[in-house]
Amino acid sequence: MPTEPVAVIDFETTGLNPAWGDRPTEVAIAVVQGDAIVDRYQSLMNPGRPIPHDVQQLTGITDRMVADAPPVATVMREAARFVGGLPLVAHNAPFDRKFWEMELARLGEQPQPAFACTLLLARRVYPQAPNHRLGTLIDLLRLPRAGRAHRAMADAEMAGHLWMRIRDDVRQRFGVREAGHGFFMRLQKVPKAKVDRFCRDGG
DNA sequence: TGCCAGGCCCTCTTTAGGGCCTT
Repeated sequence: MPTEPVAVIDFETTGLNPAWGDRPTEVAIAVVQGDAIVDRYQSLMNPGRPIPHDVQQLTGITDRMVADAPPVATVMREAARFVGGLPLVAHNAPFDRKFWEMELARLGEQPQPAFACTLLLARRVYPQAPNHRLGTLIDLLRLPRAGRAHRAMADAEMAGHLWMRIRDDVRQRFGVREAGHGFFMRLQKVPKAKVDRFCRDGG
């Protein structure tokens, strides 16, 4: 049976919280199936507000770059159509989820509730890591760096590789045969001290 | 072009505080 596909998503934004008026400036989605990234979507978008200088420096996305980009609503409609009904994955998922849900709500679309988090999973599967930032985990696990960090497609692809590695390590380490998105949604909520037993019992 | 969060998780905890992680 082929592994179920998931959509790994990453936003670049004008800031940390849509409740402050922050909007996305770029989105990327990498569809992971089996051991490969099989499809991609990426677009800059015009957030309709200035990007703070420190954020421009962090992401490399400038006001000039988004000035001629399509508006957020256009890009988010395309992104939602691209994702379809696939279960979603992100690194520090609460951050991407709140932008995803806020922007889809503006369009009157229903967001998917299932959002797995590679940060929560990595804390459980790699407790020995010096920290659990995406870049640190990529280097620690010797996974491919996909491009400039803090650009959406590079981060989405790196999170995709991390997702595949976590999935494979859990399956091998604990002998879990069919660990799909639903299994990892449950695993990310299990207290760290109980992860071994949860995995050995098959979730 | 600055200021603003919030969920998770650990511990010198649980009537709390602070670090991590995302842009």
